[in-house]
Amino acid sequence: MSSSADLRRIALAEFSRAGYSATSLQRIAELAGLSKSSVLYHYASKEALLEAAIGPAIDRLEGLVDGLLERGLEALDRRAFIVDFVDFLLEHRNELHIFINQGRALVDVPVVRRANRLVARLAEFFGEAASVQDSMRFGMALAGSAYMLTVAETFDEVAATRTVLQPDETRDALVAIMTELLVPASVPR
Amino acid sequence: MSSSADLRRIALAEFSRAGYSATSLQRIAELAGLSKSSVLYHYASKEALLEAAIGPAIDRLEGLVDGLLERGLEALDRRAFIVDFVDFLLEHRNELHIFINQGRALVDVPVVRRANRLVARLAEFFGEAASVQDSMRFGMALAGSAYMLTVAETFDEVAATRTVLQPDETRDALVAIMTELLVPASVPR
DNA sequence: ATGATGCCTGACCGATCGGTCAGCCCTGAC
DNA sequence: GTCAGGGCTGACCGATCGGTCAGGCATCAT
Repeated sequence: MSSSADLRRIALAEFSRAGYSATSLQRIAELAGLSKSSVLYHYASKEALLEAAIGPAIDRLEGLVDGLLERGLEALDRRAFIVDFVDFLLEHRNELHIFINQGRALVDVPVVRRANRLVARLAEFFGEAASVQDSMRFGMALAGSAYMLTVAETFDEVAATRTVLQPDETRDALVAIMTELLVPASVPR
Repeated sequence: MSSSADLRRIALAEFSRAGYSATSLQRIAELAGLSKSSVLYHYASKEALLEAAIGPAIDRLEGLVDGLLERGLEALDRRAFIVDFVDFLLEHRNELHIFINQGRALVDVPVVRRANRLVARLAEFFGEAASVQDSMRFGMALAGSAYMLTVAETFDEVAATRTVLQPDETRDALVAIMTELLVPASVPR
């Protein structure tokens, strides 16, 4: 029941859903059942709250990228990587959506710049051996996942007849699609 | 040199890049070399400016969707559709990025609700004959394209060594990737 | 009892937000 | 000449923004 952790979770969800600049500290405070002053007691500024909300996920992504670049593209077991990567995306979908789709608006926030650079390094990594098309494949897989894992929640409200995706079903579908995008046809699936 | 059209173009670019709520009328006015009052002379409100900026693209998308649903999935020449669709995405990348990635934040704007419903109809259309996986394929193709066509501009600044994509190269790559995502393997490519 | 500390609050600040309004300037019709 | 209307403007409005500050209220060690 830590207020600090509550605020971090609430801010993460709201920054992802409504956007960073469209989310006021007042609103976060109301959702947490606190006053705006309390929010600023736990976090020195709105930007500090953003850093706390998405920082851990970006740290984890950084470790993942460093591991990849150390070992190189040839040594990569692409299918094993995709399973791990999809689990990362599922767990940090809100953070992903923030730095992917608000990345341009938040370039002056250090943690977002760091995230952008990581994505660029990943895209280069997947594209280095072949054409830029492979970089695009990775970018589309990443941004497509971010969209499906967050915006899609709203979809079921819009398209009310649609069956709600089960978590496992989402995971399996994501693994299958990303395999098509990132594993060359020459590698057996 | 219509001020009205200038404002529409500038607003479209800024709403896409920085986000709707992060873009002030004051900023749009400065970029257009006008006063804020002039912006509100041409468009009754900020929301009206958004409608004018993305409305035409959504009208065109609506026509495209209506045509698809009339003819049905069986009669669809998927490869021809993809080429047309990619050209639509290329031309309206900023509008796309707005209603795809700010769609949740702007649900109370009528034109955005309309766009969301169109996307949901398209996803259902592609998923009806098979599993929800095909809906996800379409959603990822759409959102992935929106990302690569807009955010990717910033990428070349981040990853300065990367070769800038040529327009034709972008188009060809997008067609190739979307074909992989949306054309079943049973159909010859 | 007293003081220190952690958590929280309302009052308040200057800046900026979207939007209103009265009026200026120019051009073209009469 | 004058009137109408389109394009544009600065002054101004209430509301909300992120952020500061002094202080209230528990809990706990001394």
